[in-house]
Amino acid sequence: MEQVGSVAGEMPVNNSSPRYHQIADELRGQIANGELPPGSQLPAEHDLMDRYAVSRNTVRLALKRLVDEGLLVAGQGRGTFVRERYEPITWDWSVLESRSAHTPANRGLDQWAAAVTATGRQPRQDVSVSIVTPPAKVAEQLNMDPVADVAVLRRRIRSIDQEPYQLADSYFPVDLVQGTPLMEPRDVAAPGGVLASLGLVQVRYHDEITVRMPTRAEIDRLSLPAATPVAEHMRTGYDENDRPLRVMVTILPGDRHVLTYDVSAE
Amino acid sequence: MEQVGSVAGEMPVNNSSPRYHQIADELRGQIANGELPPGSQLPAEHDLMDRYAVSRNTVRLALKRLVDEGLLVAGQGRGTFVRERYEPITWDWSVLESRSAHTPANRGLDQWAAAVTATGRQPRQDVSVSIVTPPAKVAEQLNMDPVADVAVLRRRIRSIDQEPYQLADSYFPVDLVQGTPLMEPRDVAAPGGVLASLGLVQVRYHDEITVRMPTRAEIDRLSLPAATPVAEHMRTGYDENDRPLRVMVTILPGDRHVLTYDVSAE
DNA sequence: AAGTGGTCTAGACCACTAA
DNA sequence: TAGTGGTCTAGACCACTTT
Repeated sequence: MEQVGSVAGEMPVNNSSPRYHQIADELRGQIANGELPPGSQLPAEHDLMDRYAVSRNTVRLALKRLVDEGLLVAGQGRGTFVRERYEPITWDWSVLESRSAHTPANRGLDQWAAAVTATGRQPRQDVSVSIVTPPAKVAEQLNMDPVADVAVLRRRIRSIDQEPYQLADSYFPVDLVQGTPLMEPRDVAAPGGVLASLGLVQVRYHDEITVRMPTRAEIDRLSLPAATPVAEHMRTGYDENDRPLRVMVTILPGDRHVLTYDVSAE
Repeated sequence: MEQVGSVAGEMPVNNSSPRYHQIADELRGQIANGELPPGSQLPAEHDLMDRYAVSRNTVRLALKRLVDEGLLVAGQGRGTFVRERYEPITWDWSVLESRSAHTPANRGLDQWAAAVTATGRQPRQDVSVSIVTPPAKVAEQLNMDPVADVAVLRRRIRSIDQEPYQLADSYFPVDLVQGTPLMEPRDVAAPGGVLASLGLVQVRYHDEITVRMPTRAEIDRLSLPAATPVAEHMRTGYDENDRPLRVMVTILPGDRHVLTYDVSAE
């Protein structure tokens, strides 16, 4: 088990960047200049070993680097491919649900589904409902006791054209939604929002946005490629008496979303 | 070079997750439950090899996984440490500069410096001014010709207690700020904002937020640890005639910022 | 069955940091 | 100078996908 650098005596290695950086740089260049277009397959690792005269491990380090930069995706048994770019969807968060457009075409769709449909793509939501002790941050927003109180959790995976796009978890105080359609694990919608149709009108939102790396669970649920950060958007909705009605936590992968807000002097 | 799984005959490995996933899971758990608090040093890779009875490569795969999740930082010759978390500063983007509080204590401070000072910490801004061809997205917001037109760029590195915190680049149409204090490479402030003091009042903002991994240049300027995503916040300010006055691009590292917005039915 | 990437071993030398 | 992580080799078996 000899180190090739000293055996081959080719170069002192000193002063230059590591070999797998160089290989990654070269491949990155080929991706950038279109020599390796999105969707194309790279040579097998075995071939790259020959081409660069390095061990398989070094090839894998180089590829891992590009996977981490979000440029490649690798699949066991399939091969390594240049990553295809998502078309990001732009989402305007400064629109109140109660004021969003409700054309006939939007009937039966919530705000998100309507926005996606408008781009000619196919939205889909998988919903599950449960009663949980909410996370501390959510309990605080809802003025709940973080230990004793429970909330209704509507958990959604939102997909576009069969590809998972975002996670949206809504928490409601139990007494507000008990026995309503919101307790049913299916896609529900109503003009102005389902809450509004129950007489619970949100007149004000408070939003908090944080940026972080996804958790393992989020990576799995959203099939996220490596090196994809997420925005965590937490929106609390209040009625006209400043009573919190709902907290919605949305997980938005950075590679497929743009958030916008419009702010004006009232 | 034998594969230990078959030699030791311990287990068929089948059906279970890979060893380095398991090791990463265990370490992640110790970080989560406080057994490995932020800032603490992990055992050396050599020690982890002994503890888990695996090769160094497998240990490194496990550690790399946690580095990629932003939980660990490793330094050559120093060791591997549980990452310290910054105290995030909360920044309310739904306040118009022209309406922000201007108490006597805030005199001479801009909105950002005032917010930092309020938390008892020491803000600092390093400013440079130049005339540049703006990026395409900025030119579009300013209704400029993306090739021919130039803009004044005020580039700031904002630091708190000597630690770089964010980058804020403001672009102005040249004719608006020619010969004003905004052309001077120093920290300037005025009640209601410097633009307002020039008779240029922003009555409306349009914000676009994207989430991504930082570029190499941003990593260097902000001394970002690995696996730190950033929010890129682009704000365009308009006057009462819907004329764009300014585009400000802020780069906010995810580990030290929370963004908030308040949205209401006017 | 062939080919691909995924996991893992056992060892070596290098580069950096701190005592 | 001792100890740490960073780079690299040479080889093996496993799991998955495609033909």
